[in-house]
Amino acid sequence: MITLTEENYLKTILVLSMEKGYVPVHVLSQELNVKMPTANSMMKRLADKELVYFEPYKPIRLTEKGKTEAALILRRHRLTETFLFERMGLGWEHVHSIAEQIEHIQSGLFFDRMDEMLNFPETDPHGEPIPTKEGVILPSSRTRLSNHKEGETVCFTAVNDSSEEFLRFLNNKNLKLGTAIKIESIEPYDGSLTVSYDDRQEILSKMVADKMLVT
Amino acid sequence: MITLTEENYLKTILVLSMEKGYVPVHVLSQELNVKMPTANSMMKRLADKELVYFEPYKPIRLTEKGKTEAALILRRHRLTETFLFERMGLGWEHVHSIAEQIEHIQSGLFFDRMDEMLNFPETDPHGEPIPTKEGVILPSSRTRLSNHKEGETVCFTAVNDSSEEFLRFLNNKNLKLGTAIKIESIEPYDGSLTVSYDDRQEILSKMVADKMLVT
DNA sequence: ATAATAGATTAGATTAATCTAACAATAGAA
DNA sequence: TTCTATTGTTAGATTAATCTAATCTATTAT
Repeated sequence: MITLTEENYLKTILVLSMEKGYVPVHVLSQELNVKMPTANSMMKRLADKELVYFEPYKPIRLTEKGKTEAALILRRHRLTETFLFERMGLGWEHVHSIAEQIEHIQSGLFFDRMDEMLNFPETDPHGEPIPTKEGVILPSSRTRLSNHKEGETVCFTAVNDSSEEFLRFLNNKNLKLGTAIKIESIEPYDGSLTVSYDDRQEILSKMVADKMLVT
Repeated sequence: MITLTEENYLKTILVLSMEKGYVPVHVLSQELNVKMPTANSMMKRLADKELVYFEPYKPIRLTEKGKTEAALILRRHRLTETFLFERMGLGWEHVHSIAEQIEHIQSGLFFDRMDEMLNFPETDPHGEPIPTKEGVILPSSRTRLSNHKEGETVCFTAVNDSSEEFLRFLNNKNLKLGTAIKIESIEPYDGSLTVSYDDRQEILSKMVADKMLVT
């Protein structure tokens, strides 16, 4: 049996290790708002349960079993966020903290029904992939806008930052998911991009281009 | 701060004390599937927090504060049950255990939205009253069918037992909420009733008539 | 190369929620 | 009224999840 708290650790490790494949203890503890010894002793527990690999003074890695468990929690989280947003009309700014709680509900039926009502979505409204029922996270084949070259045309499909401010910024520029964006030029000094879309031209800072995911 | 477990105790005390106004420790512990000493020490905690009145060897009573808190938990429970049933199409047999978990979600917004989507219902689909946002339980003015006399005509508005078997039984007899029932006669020996409704006549045992609430 | 700093671990304490075993009180029956 | 069975309480232990204080390891800068 995995406790609610253990679930939170697993999900956080998964999200934090998406890039590098592992997480140092202090990063995990910071993210979860607990002190390092707390995270440390929890890692021993999760290692006993064969959910993580953990050796003294080395960073944390999920085992296959741990990865699957974590993906299923992430699935419930994103499914719930999508449901709260699309079927209950709650604002994005509220959706996350409620989903953090609902993701721990023990009921396959409940989440299956959500899935059904949402027509088995593959991504959440932010474009983040929803892991499958088997606990597999399909690679979203998305890259950062800032990773592309001059002359390329890409499709804006997701964001990296769900803060209200950022979403408002995108709204102001009329940058919607699905918009085709052409990179006209890149400023070598600060990495800012001149882009065109919908018959308009804008300059986006590197900070912004880092947060925009495209295909 | 009231913990999740404390919430479960409060809600259970409220439900169990609906009739008599108080609950003995052993009844509470049985209902919650914990041993008596566990319930006992929890009562000390709740008494410290001024949520219950509790003196050694005397039964438990809720304080006003405790009653309000408990009613708000019951509100969330019944609102959730109604939502799962009416808006998500889940069966009654599944709805209770999921609502037991969701009732503890910390988010006024979430429950307000449910309330709104359900058009501010006053009772759940079983006819049980949903306490108000202020934590007031409006008396439902319902009585047991078995408390009525020969010749009376009453409206069947709620049940006392949500078991699948009982609901199936009612279904078989075509006894739906809202049905007008006339009591033709009462058998003095075993208390069974001869009733008529929808142009048919049936005999209901006392056991059944105890579980049917009417106005 | 060594000292300073950042990061990780150990030891020991705390609180919530539970248990078992042993003891105490109350109420109903003889 | 006294005994016995039911109900309630105390004491002490356990597990999960957290903390602080002290210590250890590793990396980085001089």
